Amino acid sequence: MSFNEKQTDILLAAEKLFSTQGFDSTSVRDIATEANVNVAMINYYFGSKDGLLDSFFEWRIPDFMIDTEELSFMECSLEKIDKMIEKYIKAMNSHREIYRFIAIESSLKRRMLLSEPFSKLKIHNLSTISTIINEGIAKGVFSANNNPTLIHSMMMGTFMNFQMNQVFLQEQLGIESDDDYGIYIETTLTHFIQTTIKALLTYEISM
Amino acid sequence: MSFNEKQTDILLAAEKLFSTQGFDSTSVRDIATEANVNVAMINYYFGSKDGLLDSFFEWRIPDFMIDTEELSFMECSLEKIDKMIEKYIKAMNSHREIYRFIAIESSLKRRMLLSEPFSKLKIHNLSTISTIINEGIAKGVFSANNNPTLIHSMMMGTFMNFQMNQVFLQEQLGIESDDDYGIYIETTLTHFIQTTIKALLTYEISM
DNA sequence: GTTTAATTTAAACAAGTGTTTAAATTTGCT
DNA sequence: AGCAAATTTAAACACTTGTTTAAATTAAAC
Repeated sequence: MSFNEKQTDILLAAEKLFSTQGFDSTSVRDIATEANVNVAMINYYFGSKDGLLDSFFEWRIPDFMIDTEELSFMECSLEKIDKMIEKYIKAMNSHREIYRFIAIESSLKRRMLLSEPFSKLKIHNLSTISTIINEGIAKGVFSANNNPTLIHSMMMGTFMNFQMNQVFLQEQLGIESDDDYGIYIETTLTHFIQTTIKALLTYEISM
Repeated sequence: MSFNEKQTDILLAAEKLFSTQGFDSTSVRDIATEANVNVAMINYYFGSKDGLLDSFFEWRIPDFMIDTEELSFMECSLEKIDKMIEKYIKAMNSHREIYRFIAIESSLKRRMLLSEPFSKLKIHNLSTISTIINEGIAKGVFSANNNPTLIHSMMMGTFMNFQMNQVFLQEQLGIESDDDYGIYIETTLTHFIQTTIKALLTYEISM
């Protein structure tokens, strides 16, 4: 599904407001004003406010799909783990606020139907890391008894925690600007997650 | 601050609705109906809907404070880490839905003022783990170059990820009921986090 | 028992919500 | 150019929102 220019204007406006205020406290009039269009255009193009959210998910979620192309050529090793994690964090960090918004909205029971594309994304990304880890275990490169689902949860959770507690963590870590925070995520935090997972995969008495 | 019986009725009703629907999409009339009180009582006792949220934070957040009493008598060791993590997860898992709600609401920029008590909680809990880890590093029990803030983020994030993706993870892990999910968190997930942190603290080339 | 204060109620308030309508305008096509 | 379809508009719709009001009821104090 593709969107025309006016639809994209609306989606961009919605993105800005959704990610800072959440879905419920953003009105269609707010979105219309931000996008410089008439209120009725939102219903004209997306049917309803919920339809807009639906389209928003469709529109943005592909950005968070991990590209497995490059990884498929690599031999199974700790370096491959490093590379994969780097790709993961980069993909999610490129649209930080939006990822947080999607994760929050799809966690509310009321919006379970809308979270289906998000579920698809999670399955895809989980299978990417699972394949690599299971292959490494099979080849004896990584220690057994490692649960890929738990490792994946740990990685995603650590990243998400940085999204949801930005104000708190910026202060704790002495980071001045939002840009620096993004850089911190792509360097120090990425390295931390890499270290953690490698520590687990080489930890003998693991689990 | 303490609350009378009627106020507690309202808070319990709000808790139920907030945690499943979020703050914005829960109306004061919904809460009043659920609590079997007149709508005006909410404004009478809490001033406003925002005031209710404020009181809700005050009311529930103390439950998530880690009790450091027992830990203070323990010698610094990996066992102490295990014990601390167990206490952490137990405290948060005892009111899972509510912790998720608090974390989500205070992550929205609009509600930063209201999240101050939550910030206090995070500082308290972070300092608990920081103290133990730093002590261990100083004594040479744990490997240096470990950042307590990052380890704390990892632990909290992993737990939160389990709250926010319950539907997805229940399916992935083949867990049938909500109760079993809670049990999984207090056993397998707790053990995983313990293992991960111990792996990090004993990982030589760490960071 | 009377009076004062606290509680509870139903009704109304004004503002905001998502959505629809029907007319106006623009666009694309022959 | 003329016609039909698509787009855009302002206005209205019906409904919900949080909050307030003023009267009614209950509780507490003397």
